[in-house]
Amino acid sequence: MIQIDFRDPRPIYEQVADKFEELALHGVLQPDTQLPSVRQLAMELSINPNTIQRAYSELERRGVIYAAKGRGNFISDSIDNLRGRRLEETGRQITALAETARALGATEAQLEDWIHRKGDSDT
Amino acid sequence: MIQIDFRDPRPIYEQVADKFEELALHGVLQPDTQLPSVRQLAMELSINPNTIQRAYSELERRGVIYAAKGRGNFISDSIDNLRGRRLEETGRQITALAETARALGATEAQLEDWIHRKGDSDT
Amino acid sequence: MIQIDFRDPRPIYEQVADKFEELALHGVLQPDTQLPSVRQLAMELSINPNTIQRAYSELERRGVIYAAKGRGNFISDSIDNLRGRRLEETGRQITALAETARALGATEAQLEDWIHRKGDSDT
Amino acid sequence: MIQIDFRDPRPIYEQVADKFEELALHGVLQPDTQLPSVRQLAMELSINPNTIQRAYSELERRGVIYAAKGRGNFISDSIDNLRGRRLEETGRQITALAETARALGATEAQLEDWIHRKGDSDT
DNA sequence: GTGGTCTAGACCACG
DNA sequence: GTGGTCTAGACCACT
Repeated sequence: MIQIDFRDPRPIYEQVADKFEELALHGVLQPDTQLPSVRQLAMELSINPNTIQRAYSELERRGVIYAAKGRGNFISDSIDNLRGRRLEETGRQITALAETARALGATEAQLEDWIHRKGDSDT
Repeated sequence: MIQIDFRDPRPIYEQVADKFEELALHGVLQPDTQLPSVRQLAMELSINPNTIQRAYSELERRGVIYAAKGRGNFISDSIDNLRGRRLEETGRQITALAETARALGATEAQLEDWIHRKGDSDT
Repeated sequence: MIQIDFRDPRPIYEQVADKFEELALHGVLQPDTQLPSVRQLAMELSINPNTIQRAYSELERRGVIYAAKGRGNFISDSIDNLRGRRLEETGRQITALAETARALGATEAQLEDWIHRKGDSDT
Repeated sequence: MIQIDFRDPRPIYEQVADKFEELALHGVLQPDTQLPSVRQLAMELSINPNTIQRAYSELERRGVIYAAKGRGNFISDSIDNLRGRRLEETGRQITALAETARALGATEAQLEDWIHRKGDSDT
């Protein structure tokens, strides 16, 4: 379910947190679904429980999950609101990158192409 | 010409390097233009010469400038090629973000809107 | 009578204890009223009897109920005194928060407004 | 400058973070003031550097400070905005407590008294 | 020197 | 068994 890439420059805890957030935002993990326990996931991934703990703390801070002491961690009910906010944020990033591209000489046609292109591995 | 923001969380050498790269890519600094010497710029900005040295090394690594031992640092002649590569890279980022946005439920119309919107501070 | 919210980050025993205390302080449960037995309530709520036992211990500690061995748990006769003490405590908290607010720049008029405002969801 | 109370039920990192936030919000620490380094403060307080690190991370998350790698931690420039938000939050807490107090039988006169009373140690 | 990340292992509260 | 906190000590990137 979770894969760690040790060549990824991001800290491990962030990779784990981002992956769970993605699964939750895309609807793969539904609200109130229980996440694997800190210790269990640490064993599966062969990393320190503290690192998983930090990933889960980060997810709680972002509002992706909620933690109940002694019971476990669960996907938040308000995950849909979060999806809307993330979408707005992505939109702002696209607008900013489009401006940068224009400053580098991109045409409107090129922008249109990029936005509708499927994610080909080459190019 | 160069302004350092000590409240910027980026390392100082990166702020300096990014600023020079931007000036070069946008045509403000033309090929073969000489950059200020390490010592002089360090004095102007009141920071450690090692930090400027690192910024220049970074720019050389990126292909933005070339160093002529004993004579100084100059904007690279192949800066136009670099602009092309930066543009491709920005395009790939836009394509990737567009995919993310679709996965979060964005419509094609929304994407069109974002790509053509001017960088309004709100929204 | 008692509802458990598994999404509430508070421990379950605390949710149960707080709910009973509220009912007692607001006069819904009168002195000497018998509480449901540990086993029965545990069954109703589908949770571990140990958790209910802990909630009742907590209530006894707070002076909300008294336990009669072999006969059950009952609302304390001195519940009115408790109400008075809780009220004093709340008063102290309000006074402390008012001081904090002043330190942050609140005016006396603002304090008056807050204290008399109905609990609107917004603002 | 910072005092730790080991009888305080709050985690140490939270005590440290709260204290710095208070100093910043009350204007004792001005924007761009440098905080003591992680290691130095850890030594002064005789606690583990990681605990201080966590306190500083928490402060950065709250927007009270900003961290610059290799340079140190500094009070944020936008601390004034934060003060406004904290004030609103305090107002909501007061309103909520006032409602609780009314439910326990408090009169409007009593509420007025509490809100204007100076923080006497007794009562 | 600075902050940021990770591991290892301990202790506590909750169920 | 669960999550939350703390300590100890290591390594890395940045100045």
